[in-house]
Amino acid sequence: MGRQPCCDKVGLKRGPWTTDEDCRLMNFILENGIQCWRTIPKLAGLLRCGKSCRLRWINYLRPDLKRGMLSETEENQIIQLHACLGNRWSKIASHFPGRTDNEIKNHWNTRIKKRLKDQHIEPKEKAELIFEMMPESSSHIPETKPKTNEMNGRRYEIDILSDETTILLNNYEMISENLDEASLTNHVVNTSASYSPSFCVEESSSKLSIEKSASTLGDPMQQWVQSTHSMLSWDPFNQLEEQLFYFRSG
DNA sequence: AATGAATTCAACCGCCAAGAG
DNA sequence: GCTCTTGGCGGTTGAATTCAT
Repeated sequence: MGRQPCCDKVGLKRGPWTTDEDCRLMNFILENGIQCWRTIPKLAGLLRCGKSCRLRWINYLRPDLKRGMLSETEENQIIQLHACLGNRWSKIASHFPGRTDNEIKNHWNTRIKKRLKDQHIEPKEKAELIFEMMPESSSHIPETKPKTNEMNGRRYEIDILSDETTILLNNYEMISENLDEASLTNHVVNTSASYSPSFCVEESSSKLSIEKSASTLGDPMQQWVQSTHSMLSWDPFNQLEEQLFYFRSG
């Protein structure tokens, strides 16, 4: 027999999340980490299904999320990546640390698509224009020697990589030099030690206060832990897969 | 100020692959 | 090898917000 169902959806709350629910979920994850989404709502005292909690965490509560509008550079990169990858939003989002697939998908559907339509340009045409204007960031199969990046003694070839990802890799290298493997693993597995004091509930206003988290940003380890989510989603094999995808579709 | 249209985006739905039993 | 759960993904919806009249 398999496992128990994720949720029966009876008596579960739906719709927008309240501040209190956000706090409960965030507190629980920061203190206990994520083992099983199905059990999280019950243990955190939430009347939500695991899927809903997962979505809320990934798209809204994750500490490493980047807020605000996407820059023009990011928008151009999205157009380029979309030309290569199609609607594989999670793959596209993996190139933008702190951005979610949902956010990029929404941005594409509501703004980029409309903007290109207004200009009577097909997305692929626009991507080609960007390729021509910015050959360095091109997603084409490189004819010359590609850019490379080294991590832990291994050298990866990179032809699509945002500047932020490069910075992230450099930070990782820098911090790796100063930490032994065991302590690093502990920080990756259990982020609660780093985060539990980073926010609290103001009982009077029921507002989430994240002021303290800003004060922790000076700590290199804190910074690194914040970026770990994005870092771990980076996969050198993605590059190969994407190149093959483009090669096949082109 | 009131109203309707357009836009945004958080959240849900349903499907799928992987893995547990 | 089959059934079922889980996590993850892309498509879609609809409430909230903004804009135009």
